[in-house]
Amino acid sequence: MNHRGVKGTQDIFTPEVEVWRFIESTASRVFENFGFQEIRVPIIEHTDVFTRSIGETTDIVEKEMYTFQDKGGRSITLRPEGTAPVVRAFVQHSLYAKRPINKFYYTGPMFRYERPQAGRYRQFQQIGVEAFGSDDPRLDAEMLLMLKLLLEKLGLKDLDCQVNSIGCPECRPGYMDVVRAYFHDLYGELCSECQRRFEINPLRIMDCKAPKCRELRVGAPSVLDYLDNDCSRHFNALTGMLQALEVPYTVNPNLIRGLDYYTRTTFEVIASGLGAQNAVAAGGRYDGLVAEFGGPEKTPALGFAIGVERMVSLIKETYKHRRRPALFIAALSKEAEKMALILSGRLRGKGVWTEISYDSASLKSQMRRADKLNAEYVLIIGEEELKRGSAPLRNMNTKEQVDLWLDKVVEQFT
RNA sequence: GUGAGUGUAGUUCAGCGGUUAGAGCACUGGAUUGUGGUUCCAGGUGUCGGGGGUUCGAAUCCCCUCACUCACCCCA
Repeated sequence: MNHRGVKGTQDIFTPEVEVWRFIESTASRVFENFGFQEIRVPIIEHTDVFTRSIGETTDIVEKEMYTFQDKGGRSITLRPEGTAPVVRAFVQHSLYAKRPINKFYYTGPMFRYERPQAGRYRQFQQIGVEAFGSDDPRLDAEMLLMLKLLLEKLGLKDLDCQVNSIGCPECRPGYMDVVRAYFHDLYGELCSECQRRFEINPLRIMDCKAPKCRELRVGAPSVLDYLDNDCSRHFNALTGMLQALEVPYTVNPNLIRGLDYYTRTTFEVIASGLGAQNAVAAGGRYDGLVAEFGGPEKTPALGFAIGVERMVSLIKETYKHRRRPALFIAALSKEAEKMALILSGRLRGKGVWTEISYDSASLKSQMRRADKLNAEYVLIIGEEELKRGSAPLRNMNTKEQVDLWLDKVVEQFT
């Protein structure tokens, strides 16, 4: 019986897992310097955690969720993104009551039933951050700075950070009317998807990729011109701070997020060389979401998520750092094999990466294995060595060989 | 959900109507006794993705199916 992994999932092996660990450890270090604390939330949630927050009519909710009924008849969903669960936990545990500002980061798998392609999987890993409790643009600026610093530390180049503001529930309806008015006479020329968007969420027409729709919106009004005073001041303050912090950005008024909960600031980091799925990180404000979950009315918040697989594919070519075994013990007789096992046990106990072979192969082939494993040293033990209590230790780089007392091996390597 | 491309050894691929289907890499062993990377020699494996059809003859042509990949859509 032949088994394959589920479509859109992947198995990750050793040189690559090191890249994953590098990304994860770098991220947590950077985030903690900004006062973010790790939070771990479940992979499954009640389905309405997502339907209510992400939006009933979004693609994610309409056709991409892994939803099932558990044995108690509850509708359960594998999380398609991280923000909703974190907000749920934030409200459920009344974290807003413990301190005025709460900042969290998390990492873990997300699930979306989509057709896989380059940079897109059905199970994919996100590293995300969420900050609650202030609508001050300093928080927005700080978060973009944090993202920029992380991307720098990861050695990523040729990135474009696009920012936009999509207003708030006060001013957005007005803009939506303006957009509807603009496209009213062009309705017939819009793609079928955008004709639907015209009714549901005309903002999405602004970031449709269909060439015809792109053309049609050339003269369309920009969101940025229809922000109310508060939103406009907020956005201008943010861009001013980004300049002061030397965070490079480009304003893209067509950057509309696909999740309904976003307000005001939205942003996306685009990388070249990733294929069609080129966003490595994206996020924005969601000032109304906490209230939506039953938290305090005024609990502004924002966050972003990084696509780890995409990040890995950007840096795995250049990532070098590889651990190597300190010692390979080659054994040439039954007694020597026993000695090798004992010595390797002691060394490993002291934290020294030691390798031995598990069959009685020729010295030549054991040397070959040591070389394959990239061991720094090889200790060669045979009958003679056991008798005299010392064995040749070969430095695999310099080929220098010295005799080492067998009872001194452990201290030699620690 | 839509479209395109690709499925041949562990892997990367060649073969594209005609005997027993090949190569590189990888793996294992050897090149005067117990010393790696280079070189040389030797060794094995394939339901040619699966099913059906055309043909004297199919890995090769046709149909169906499955899988993978890329793109659309959408997004991290």
